[in-house]
Amino acid sequence: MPVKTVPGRPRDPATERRILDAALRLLRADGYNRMSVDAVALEAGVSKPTIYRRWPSKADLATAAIRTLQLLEPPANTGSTPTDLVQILENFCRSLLRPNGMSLLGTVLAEEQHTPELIQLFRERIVTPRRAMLRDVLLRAKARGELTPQADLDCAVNLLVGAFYARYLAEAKIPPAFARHLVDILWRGIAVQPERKPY
Amino acid sequence: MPVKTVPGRPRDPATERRILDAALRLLRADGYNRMSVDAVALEAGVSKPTIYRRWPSKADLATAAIRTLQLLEPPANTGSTPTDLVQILENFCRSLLRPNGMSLLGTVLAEEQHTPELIQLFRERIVTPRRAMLRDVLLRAKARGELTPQADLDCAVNLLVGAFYARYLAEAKIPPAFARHLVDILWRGIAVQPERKPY
Amino acid sequence: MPVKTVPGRPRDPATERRILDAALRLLRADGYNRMSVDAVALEAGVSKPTIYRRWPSKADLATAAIRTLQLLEPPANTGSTPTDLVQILENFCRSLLRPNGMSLLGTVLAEEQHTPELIQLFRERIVTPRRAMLRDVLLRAKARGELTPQADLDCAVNLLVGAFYARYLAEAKIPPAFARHLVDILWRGIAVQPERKPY
Amino acid sequence: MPVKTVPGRPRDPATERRILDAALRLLRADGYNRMSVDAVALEAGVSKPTIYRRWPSKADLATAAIRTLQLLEPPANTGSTPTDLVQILENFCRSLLRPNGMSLLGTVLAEEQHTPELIQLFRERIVTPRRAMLRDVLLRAKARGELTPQADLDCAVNLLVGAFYARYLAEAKIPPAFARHLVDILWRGIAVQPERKPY
DNA sequence: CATGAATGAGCTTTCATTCAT
DNA sequence: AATGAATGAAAGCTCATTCAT
Repeated sequence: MPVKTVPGRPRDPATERRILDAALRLLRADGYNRMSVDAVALEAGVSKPTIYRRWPSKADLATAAIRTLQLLEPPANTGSTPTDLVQILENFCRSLLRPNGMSLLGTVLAEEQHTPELIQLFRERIVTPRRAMLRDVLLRAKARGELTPQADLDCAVNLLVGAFYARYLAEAKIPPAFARHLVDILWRGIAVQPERKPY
Repeated sequence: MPVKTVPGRPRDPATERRILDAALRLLRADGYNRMSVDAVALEAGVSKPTIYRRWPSKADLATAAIRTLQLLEPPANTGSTPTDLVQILENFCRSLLRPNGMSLLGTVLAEEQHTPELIQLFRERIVTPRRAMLRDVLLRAKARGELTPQADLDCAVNLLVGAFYARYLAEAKIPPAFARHLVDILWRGIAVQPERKPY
Repeated sequence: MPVKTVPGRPRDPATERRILDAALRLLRADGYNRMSVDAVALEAGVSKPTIYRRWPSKADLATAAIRTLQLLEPPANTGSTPTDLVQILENFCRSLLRPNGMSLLGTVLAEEQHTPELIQLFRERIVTPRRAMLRDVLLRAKARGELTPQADLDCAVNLLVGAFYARYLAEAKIPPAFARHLVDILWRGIAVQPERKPY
Repeated sequence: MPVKTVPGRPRDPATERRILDAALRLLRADGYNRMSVDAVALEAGVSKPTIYRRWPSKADLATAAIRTLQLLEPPANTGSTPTDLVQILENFCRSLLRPNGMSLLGTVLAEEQHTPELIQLFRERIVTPRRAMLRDVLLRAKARGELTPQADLDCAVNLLVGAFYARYLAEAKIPPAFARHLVDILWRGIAVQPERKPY
């Protein structure tokens, strides 16, 4: 009884990866609209039909490329809430300061009307996981009684993450201790105050 | 010939306005790349060379369109610092929630590599003025001794403004009392605390 | 090894039929150029190389599909020449008025320069047999002395068959008694006249 | 008061002609589907946008090309009905025997489902005018009392015109006296018979 | 033998820009 | 100054055909 194999020529497993990598790079470098399937094919070293066989349109290709994104950083857990927050935010900061760090975000926003799948996936793969990490840290803090009862965790997350966007938009560079300064202010705003304990 | 005049047919100043309005609208609706000079000409009711006579390229046209942007809201000054902040932020929020409110921001970010003038002008015309308004409120507060000495005003501005970006990215809608919640947290973080005075 | 067999897996004869049926349907529906081998493969439930293994090119596939065509109607023989003619022509008419009834004819004409095999086979399988049926009826009539000596049978066939093409081209619909009217006129033109016998 | 001129660069009037001529030639030579806008542009010596400025799609271009078709032959009127008919039919025959004489007809038939404008215009420009010429001759004959009362003129036209299609389909060549033979038969079929007068 | 994968060449259409009046 | 016409270069997508299993 021979081993059952799939019929037909098998796909080169590296091809898929190369196409998506190329698409993602060009998406970052050029934005969705400037990214051409031709350029992706050239950079991936395949022909265009090889791409269209896998994804039926350029939008699907871009979507698939964004779907491969994922946060790799493990959640921080040092015991100190502010330190955990700073650590997560500094990872975030590093990703923003990479070349084209903000351009993918720009593209998904700019294409929101024309290609809404992009921002949906960007949310799902990048935005939400990072927010969840921050939120988890804050939830642990709350469980330990470190936060004032009325502290709004979701607002806190928005303040922390958003400050980087705001700063980037204002200046395109971010000073080294930025994350720490943010957390300093925020922590005074949400933590139980009497024992204004330094961390 | 007493009066000095330029020879030839004079330019219609209303034309310029119409072109830039059309360009700005399309820039918001479609993004830089999808915006076509043809479409701008059509919407402005002029021909393409009329545009190219004024701005030598599509990038210059887009740049000029963004240059016309300006914040119209008068700075708040109610006497209460938190109230002033909330007022400015709610204006900001309204502009974000207009149709295509975020898409221009997305476009300038996405085009940062290819057309860096766009983000420069966007900063100059929109981002910086709004930050200045917030900063002024905080400076007044500081002068009145409301803030802790170590409060970093720039960080505070980033926290406030950025929170809206972060929230929009996460959900594309912003709850009504959002600005107030943000200011609540921030104010605890930067104001002199002993007399935790309600505002 | 007494029984002589071909080595290897034998071809499924039903496959051949399915491919040709699909090809013929698409040829009629879309014309030669719009018919894609992909679509044929899909509709036949086979892969493209399965097709290319049997016919070396798209032209050969189309040719083979047309080769399968054949007239199925039995020749008429009622004893009355005009009735026989009308019967054959009404069969013809029905085939023309089927969906895409004329499109295959159009395709073979349109492709005459590029793929001349098509029209050759169409002649051989469809045109000639039907003409032969009409011709046979007329030959029998001649043998019975019904026709004038100088009557040109080939011309008569052209007149009868062609009238349908002309009518279709002019209007795309054919009135019910059309065949009878044609035969009426023709019969007066070729039959021995003195005893203008009604049929 | 200066003479009012149209603004803008005027179109080269020869361009339109050249494009349509090229389109028509390629339509005949290759059929609608094989005809590429690229090839038309090349043959006409213009760029593709020059074509697309005038006709918004390939179908519109082909339609316009067919719309330029017209019968140039003046209607015959020799006094003898059969001679008039023969004359018109021999003109028709000449047009069929030109290179690609039948291919345009084939194309409009083949495209009937996908591009129905083509056959509509072909009818309007070519088919109908020729039929009208034949019909006029027969109407004059009827007015002179040459035809039997019950003669169906439309059927007669179909018989005459169609015979050429049928013949071409059967053999792709047409003998010299074909038209005369057809008229011979038809005339016996529709003319008043007693004085079987030779013409 | 039959399959799914791959390809080079082509398709229609659009765009930013320049020309000629 | 302003127009409509023209263009070279690309874009997204499809096709007939061949390859590798």
